[in-house]
Amino acid sequence: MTINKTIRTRMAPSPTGDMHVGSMATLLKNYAFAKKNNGQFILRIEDTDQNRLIKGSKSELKQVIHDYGLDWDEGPDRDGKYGPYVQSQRLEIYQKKAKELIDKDLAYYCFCSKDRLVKVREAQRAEKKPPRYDRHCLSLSKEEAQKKVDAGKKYVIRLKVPANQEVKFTDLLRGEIIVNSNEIDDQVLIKSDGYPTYHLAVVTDDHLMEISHIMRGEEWISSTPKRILLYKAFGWQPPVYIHIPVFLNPDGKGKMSKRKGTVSARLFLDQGYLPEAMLNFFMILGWAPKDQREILTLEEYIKEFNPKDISAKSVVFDLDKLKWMNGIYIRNLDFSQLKQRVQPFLPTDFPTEKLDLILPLIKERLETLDQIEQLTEFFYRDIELESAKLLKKANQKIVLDELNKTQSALDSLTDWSIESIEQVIRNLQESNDWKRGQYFMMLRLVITGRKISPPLFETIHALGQKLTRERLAKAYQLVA
RNA sequence: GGCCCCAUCGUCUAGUGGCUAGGACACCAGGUUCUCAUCCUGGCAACCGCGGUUCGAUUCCGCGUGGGGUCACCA
Repeated sequence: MTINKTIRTRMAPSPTGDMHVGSMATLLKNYAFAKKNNGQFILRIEDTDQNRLIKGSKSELKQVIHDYGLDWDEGPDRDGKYGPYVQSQRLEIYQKKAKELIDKDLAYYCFCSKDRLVKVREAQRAEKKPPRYDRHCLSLSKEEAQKKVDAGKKYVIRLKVPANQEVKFTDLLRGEIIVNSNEIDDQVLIKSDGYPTYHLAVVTDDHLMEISHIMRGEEWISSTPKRILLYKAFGWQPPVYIHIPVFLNPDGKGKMSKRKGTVSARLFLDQGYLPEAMLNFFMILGWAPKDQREILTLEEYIKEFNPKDISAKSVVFDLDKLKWMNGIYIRNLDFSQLKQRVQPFLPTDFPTEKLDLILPLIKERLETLDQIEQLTEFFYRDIELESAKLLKKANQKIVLDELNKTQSALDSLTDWSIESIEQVIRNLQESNDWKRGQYFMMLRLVITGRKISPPLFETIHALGQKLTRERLAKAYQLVA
């Protein structure tokens, strides 16, 4: 039996700050699965917590998804039949649904103050009992409760969780998960400000928007039984659940957290990671294609990805591997692409007219685009030299001779090409019988101020005749 | 702590009731080379433990251990 139900997946971020890389990775999976099945991927904004809203966060959320090269079929700016796609614009729906549950006696009004709830929980904790709502307001009769509501008393609506029942659901990666309803708190559905809580809003929207598969972080597993209870209360069919393992900190300890490094999807881009590399990295964390490839395009991924094959194990976010992968993507860019990508990372004093000369020299040395400044600054900023370093492998007389002869040879060069520069320097080295390692390294230090640099002749060429002359002269003075 | 989830090299993974347990990152060594990087060669390195089931378990089951998640009028 096959039911050809349309595959509809969704991502439902809340506009409370930067999008987490874990969310972006989850989004990718939802996106890919929908695309693979010619279904729809929906973006829904979950802005039900008015206290935590951050201004501008909603548009940034949309922007960062686009910056990663992804998109949605329905959602803000992409109208479908199921809108609106912003929860704050759907409040009446949730109100109505909550009311339905009250009428069916599956939910109840609660008038307890936050202070009281805190005290109850404290007492429970002191007794080493699990903290849970003590159902104080459940004892109110319907009439009493309604009277208070009519009198304008502040209230929340809570789900009446049945006692001692098995609540079951199936997770595609883990099989059946069973929790006793005694473990579940009488969940708040409508807050005292009239907004729904996450649980009510999500269940309602996922149902109304006909979401078929929910792929989301594993940290939600323990809240799924609450959802199942809600689905039951409404008489709705739950979707397929696929809980995706969380990312662990690079040190392997705990869920990836801000305290231990970058977690913002935006920040990784700002640090010079390419979105394609990020996506590719997300793909192979916890999943592998049938063959042994690790470099995959989005198209290939969409073709081959199957949620069933995701590993159920939490994975360490291995920055070393991400850097390696980013390096590959940078090296695979053609020159004009690289030139474009690198623009935002060029320091203000970078000589743009020399970009074509300099960029090829560092392309295969870049792991992240933001390294460009560090790798190129000697081309356009003054360098520090110490005579001791220049004299490390030869005495003063030899070094002065080397500097002197190199300077005049390069000065008289009319054809400033890599080939000519190489010829001049190699000739000098051979005819004077200088030690090649010493001579080249000394020149490298004089030209770049460091022991590590791109190839010498290309570097001299890119630096230009004038600056080369200045640096040689300066070194001569320093040593003399 | 209660509840839930997970377990192959340090990390990400492939894989099978019988294999020299494969690949990638990292690391180490060598080659190329004016240094570094790239590139090429090679090396180190794993089935968490104990019980079952079985002729045979890394693979199936149980227990233990370890790791992770979660316990709000936040999502």
